[in-house]
Amino acid sequence: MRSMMHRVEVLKTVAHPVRIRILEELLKGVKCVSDFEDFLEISQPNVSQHLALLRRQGLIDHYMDGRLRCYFLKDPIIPDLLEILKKDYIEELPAPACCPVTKKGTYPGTRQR
Amino acid sequence: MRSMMHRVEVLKTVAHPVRIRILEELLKGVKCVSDFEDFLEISQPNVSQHLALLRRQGLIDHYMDGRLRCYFLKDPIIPDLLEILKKDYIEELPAPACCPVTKKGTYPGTRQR
DNA sequence: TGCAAGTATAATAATATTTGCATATATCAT
DNA sequence: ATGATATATGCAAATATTATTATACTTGCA
Repeated sequence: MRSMMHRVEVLKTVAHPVRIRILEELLKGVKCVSDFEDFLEISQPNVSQHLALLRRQGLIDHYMDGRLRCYFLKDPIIPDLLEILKKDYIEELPAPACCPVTKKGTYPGTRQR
Repeated sequence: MRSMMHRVEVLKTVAHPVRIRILEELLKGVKCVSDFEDFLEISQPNVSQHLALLRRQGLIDHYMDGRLRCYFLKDPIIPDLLEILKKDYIEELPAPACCPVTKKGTYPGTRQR
């Protein structure tokens, strides 16, 4: 099992709009840096910086193809993570009927807020 | 579907060791602030701040029970998210066999790095 | 009414993240 | 070797996050 620190790092690394879009593209297949430049509206150095971060965290990897660097997904959590981020949840979780843990409270009463 | 901004916010909000532990506890059932103080080794104001952030993002909610505030999970993405964070992935994703997207490269050759 | 328990909020200081820019490196074609 | 293409790296400025401290709010009870 991933350590708590590792879990936090994975989430923090994915938690950026550019990096989510990069990962979503990689889910479709291999891409090189200039591919990303085409649809992300940021500079090439910035693309490289995001890719470097994703690579340092072990989420992606690459191989060289001539002067291109071909990036691909590596960590298997990514497809699962992207899937639930896209999933449509219709209902909120059901509110609890009572307060089983409370030590001194008087619930159930009328729920407020 | 959640907007990109919303997805990023959810991930950023969960991406903290204290907040992950809070959410994992809430998965088991309702808890009040002093419950969290008992097993998280941080100050009460700090617990409240993390709870306030989770609440602002709509991930949790609470009701009042006397002077206690009973917190519970609200956003249905949370159980799914916590589950895949705990999941054990044994293998890395398979490296791509070729480089279908590359425009000018000469791959396949010997993969490097 | 007054006090204590439970919890929230605000201000601050320390730290981390993000971006833009300049520059560096590597490979290929000539 | 030279120049062009593809990509990476280093650094500083702007911004965001975090824990801490002090203080305020709310409820129940004497």
